[in-house]
Amino acid sequence: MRAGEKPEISQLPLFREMGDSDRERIFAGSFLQVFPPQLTLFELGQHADFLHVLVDGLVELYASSAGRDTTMRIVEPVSSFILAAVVTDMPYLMSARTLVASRILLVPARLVREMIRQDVSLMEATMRELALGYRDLVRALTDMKLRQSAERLGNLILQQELRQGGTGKVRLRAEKRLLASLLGMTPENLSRAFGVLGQHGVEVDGAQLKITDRAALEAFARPDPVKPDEH
Amino acid sequence: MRAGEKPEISQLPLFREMGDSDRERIFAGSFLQVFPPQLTLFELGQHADFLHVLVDGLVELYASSAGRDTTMRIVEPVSSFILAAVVTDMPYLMSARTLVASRILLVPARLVREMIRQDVSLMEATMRELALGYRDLVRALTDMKLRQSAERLGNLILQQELRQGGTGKVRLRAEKRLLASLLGMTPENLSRAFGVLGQHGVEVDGAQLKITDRAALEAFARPDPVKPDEH
DNA sequence: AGGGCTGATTGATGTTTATCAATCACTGCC
DNA sequence: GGCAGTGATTGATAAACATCAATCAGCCCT
Repeated sequence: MRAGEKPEISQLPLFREMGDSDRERIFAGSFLQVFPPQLTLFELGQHADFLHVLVDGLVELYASSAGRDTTMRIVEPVSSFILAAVVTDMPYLMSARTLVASRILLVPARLVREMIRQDVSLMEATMRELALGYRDLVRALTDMKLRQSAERLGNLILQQELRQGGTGKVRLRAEKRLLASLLGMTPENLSRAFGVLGQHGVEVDGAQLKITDRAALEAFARPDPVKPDEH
Repeated sequence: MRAGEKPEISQLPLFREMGDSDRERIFAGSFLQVFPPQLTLFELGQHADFLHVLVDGLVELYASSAGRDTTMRIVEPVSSFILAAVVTDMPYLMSARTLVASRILLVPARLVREMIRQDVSLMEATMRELALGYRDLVRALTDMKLRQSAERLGNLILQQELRQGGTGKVRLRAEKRLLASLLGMTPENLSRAFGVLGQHGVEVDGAQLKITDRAALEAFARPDPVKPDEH
């Protein structure tokens, strides 16, 4: 592991509060691997052998069933993923692939479970991480059930704008086809949804968006009264 | 609290492994309340003051946004709900109402958090409960994103049949309008979905269903390769 | 037994979304 | 610069789903 990244991983909410020596044991038992773009890291149904921590790059979690597939989450560095499968020692419910070249810390699932039992702070952080993830999914599910596609896009834009500093400008990091899949629609419909939002306070120029009329956008997208949790 | 129900609550995965005296402290600080049917227990956006344990009756968790609303989960006894909001000390993301007269144990959220910090077994059980809940939601979200309505119904029938003993017969406990909302469709479309399944191995007689051709039903509904977790 | 309620079903129609096909815009490459 | 390749967009059509309206079946009344 390089000098620069250990502190960054150590600052993750998941590992931040635990004992230093326990954290060292986790690092010592893990592998930092480099993966090329478009590589499948694991597939749905496999047994969960590693907790993954994306150190650098970009990863897509997706699920497939009945031929179709859909992206469940876009993982940005630095963050861990598929904690729930590791904790429960059960098969993955999602597949993962790199979108770009990525460096990933692989922590053996057995080691994670062992250290959780040993270090209460780690257990508490795990519990909290799972609770926050649970709430994210509740939001995602209600979004999918209650809003139609252009409204979902509007809400995503509002959230991104907040996360990107509240300047009224939003830059889309992911390809639009990926964004479409995340929002549960086709790329064609995403295009049209952007068109719709053009009449509700959003200006689109490629991957660069501008909110020109927040009130109009909010009236259209009706964001949740409860704002997304801070992780 | 009556004599008969304490053991039942104590057998909940959440409380089963913890220390007896800690469990007693939780019970001592909680209230067992009786609620009439159709009563709203709490609403989305409120601060989470209590962990709820449904002892007897039936409760609906639902979310609403933009005028519309949708049921997120039907809670059957004996089980706890709304654990994630309690753990994170954040506002509810769902509302809850009784469907029938219900008895519910209300455990003050502060007390839950305090006892979690004190009793590692309780923390571990909480962690596990959240991880399993997380996985349930992943399944629900992929189901919603990847399958169309009749397929979702088919899968629900297959799951229910398993849970009800694998005899090929399924009895629907909830009203169909509620089932429709849980599946993210209108009651009208649920009716039509039953009609569709009639040609794929399902026989419908009111709330009593029979799977007459499991292979056909599975071919149509394409159940997940990973079976629902045991809780 | 008759009337009124509630939930389920059925049919007709409209909206939303997906699919199919074509074109456009951009990038990298030789 | 020209040209393939990829992703985004646009238009036409079809499928899935919602909505609206009407009817039906069961149930509780008194």
